[in-house]
Amino acid sequence: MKKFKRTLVTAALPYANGPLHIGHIAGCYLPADIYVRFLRSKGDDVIFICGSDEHGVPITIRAQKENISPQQVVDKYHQILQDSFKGLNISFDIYSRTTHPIHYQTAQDFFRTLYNKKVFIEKETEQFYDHEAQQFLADRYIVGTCPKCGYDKAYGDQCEKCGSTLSPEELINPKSSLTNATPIKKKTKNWFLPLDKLQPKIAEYIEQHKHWKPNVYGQCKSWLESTGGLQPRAMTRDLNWGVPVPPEIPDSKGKVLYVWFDAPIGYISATKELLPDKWELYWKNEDTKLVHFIGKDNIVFHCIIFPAMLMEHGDYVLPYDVPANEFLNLEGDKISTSRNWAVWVDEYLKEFPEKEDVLRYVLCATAPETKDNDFTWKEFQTRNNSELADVLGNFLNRVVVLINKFYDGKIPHAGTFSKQDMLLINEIAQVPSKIEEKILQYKFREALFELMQLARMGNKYLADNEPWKKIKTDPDLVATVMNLSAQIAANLAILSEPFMPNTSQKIFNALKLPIMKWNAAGSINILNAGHQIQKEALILFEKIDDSIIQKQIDKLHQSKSQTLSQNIHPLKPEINIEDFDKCDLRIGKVLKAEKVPNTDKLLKLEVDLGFEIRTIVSGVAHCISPEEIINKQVIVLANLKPRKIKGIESKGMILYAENTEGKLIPVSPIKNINNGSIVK
RNA sequence: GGCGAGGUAGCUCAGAUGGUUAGAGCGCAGGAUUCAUAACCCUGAGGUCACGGGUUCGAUUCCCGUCUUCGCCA
Repeated sequence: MKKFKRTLVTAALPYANGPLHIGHIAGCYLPADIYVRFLRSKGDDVIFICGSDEHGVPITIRAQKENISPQQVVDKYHQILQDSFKGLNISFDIYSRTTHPIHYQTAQDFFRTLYNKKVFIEKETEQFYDHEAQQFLADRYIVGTCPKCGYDKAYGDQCEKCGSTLSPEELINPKSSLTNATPIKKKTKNWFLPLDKLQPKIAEYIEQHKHWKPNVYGQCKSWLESTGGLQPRAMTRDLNWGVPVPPEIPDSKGKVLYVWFDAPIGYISATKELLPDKWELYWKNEDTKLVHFIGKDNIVFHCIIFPAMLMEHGDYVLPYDVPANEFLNLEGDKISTSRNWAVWVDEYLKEFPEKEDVLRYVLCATAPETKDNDFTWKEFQTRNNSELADVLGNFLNRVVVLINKFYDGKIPHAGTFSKQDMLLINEIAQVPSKIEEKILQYKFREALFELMQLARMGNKYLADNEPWKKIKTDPDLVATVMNLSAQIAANLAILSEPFMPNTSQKIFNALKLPIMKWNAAGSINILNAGHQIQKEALILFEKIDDSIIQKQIDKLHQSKSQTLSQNIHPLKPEINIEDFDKCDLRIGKVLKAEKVPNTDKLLKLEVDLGFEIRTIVSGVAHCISPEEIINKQVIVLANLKPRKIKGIESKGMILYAENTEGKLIPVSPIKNINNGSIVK
């Protein structure tokens, strides 16, 4: 493996349109922080870079919704994000933001260089344009009816009801969400990164990094080998929020850099801001190990697009490692901002003061390192009570209390070591390198486990030697036992720092030791005989009561149901009976039902309307099985204009009621009635 | 539909370039103990390693297929 002289660690720039939740922390920021704290403790040359990602369409949409400017949106969330990181002791060397002037300049320079090197291809495409607002519309700004499930508030990129990925062209009756005008197509020029042409270079780069985690390497292969390979990707957008395309470039007016072009450059800008004179050493010198900590949703940008940008620029080192984590779920369900199904860091910090390390511990121990994982409040409680309090906290308290009881708080002299002592000493010596090895492999949960093993060792050592019994019969043995136990405590102070910095500090304080670095660990000569430690008992972790956990679980469910009730659809505008009369609703009986091959959601139904048998396609296969609907009477909108769906002509529409989770249930008459009966 | 990553004890996860009894923590049961935050320590029960085929003297580990969870792409 290559020897590096310095390490540049970045953590994904969080998007400044919402607060931080535990998934962000477990996936990215905590592992990065542990890694960096460890390297610092080792005395390595390392810097840790992060900042808010403040551009892109979702921020403009939030601004529009809240009727404030995009700048006000990002100012608000930048502050919340920064406070949350600080509260959890995530030790960035700098936490910057992409609206910083240095970033504008850096990102523009980067673009300029690629432009001058003729890396980009210019392409004219047709984009939707809102004439009233006089601006191009991002896909998100176009709202219409989903062609797959009929939901009338689907976005141009995605339908949030049925989850299908859409393009604006597919929407039925598309409208601009800015002015409600019908958007028209208009030609516009943008600059594309020709990933197709660069594919061989990128593939070669990926091949040199087979050491990446299986999920990361596999994901890259998935992109490279997907049908057609990599496609050119637009690096600019027609938008008024973002870093402007350098103005001297022809036709650049009204165009900004694509948010995923500018965001990773944010790592560079922030480094510049931190080290105006030295930043190039970290970014342009081959001896730098560049490590990006991210969540799995960002893999393609950090492993393919950003490296491609850096390669084409030519001056920069490429990412050496990209340890991406999977996703953290919460109480068995996906974390979701819109459904308010999350544990928010700012709220946690308020509700659990002084317990930053408990959250750090639990999130590290349950981090989704190899697959999606579940966070539950019950587990949070168990980890706190039976690991932190019972194993680690209890051991340290035993040591402090016993040394005070027997020796008035002064470390006793160690006598001759028994065979068992020698085994213990040997094990202590190995712990730092065990943890180190795991951290360097990004196996943080195993590293943390090794740390806890040391505390377990200490508890066992005390139980085996029973100093409270032998103090009267064998004081020499007890002196040795207590000396070694205290040395274990000192080791715990050093080795816990990357994971739980506050706890580490508290242990150092209790032992009245100055802060020590990693290389001092593994030794049994940290505390000298006669050294005075604190007199008071040491309670590092309080137990967390069932009622507190229950309160959190209740709060979670409550806020979810509140969010759901907020989502009650407002009534549509009033209509006349004549409007309703236009709809010809009939009773029909489902004779046949089968899934449409190669689709997830479509059911092909044959419905007897009394006067004829119709084929109707419904997007409900994810909600109801063919067996459940067959032989049931349903209500059919019989005079709807026929439409071809997946090549099948669908004549009419079956009525479904939708529950809060978006599940569709067919509406049925409460008594059997003749097929073809009119519903009015 | 294509591709990728998972599916191992009640729960959360390790692991095996194929080889005697598959591991840990938590939880559970029993025991011991009292220095300690009703904690610690010891012992134990619990697994057809998703399912079906194949290769092999031998597969949970390799190959093929199926089911299933998550993600990416179309």
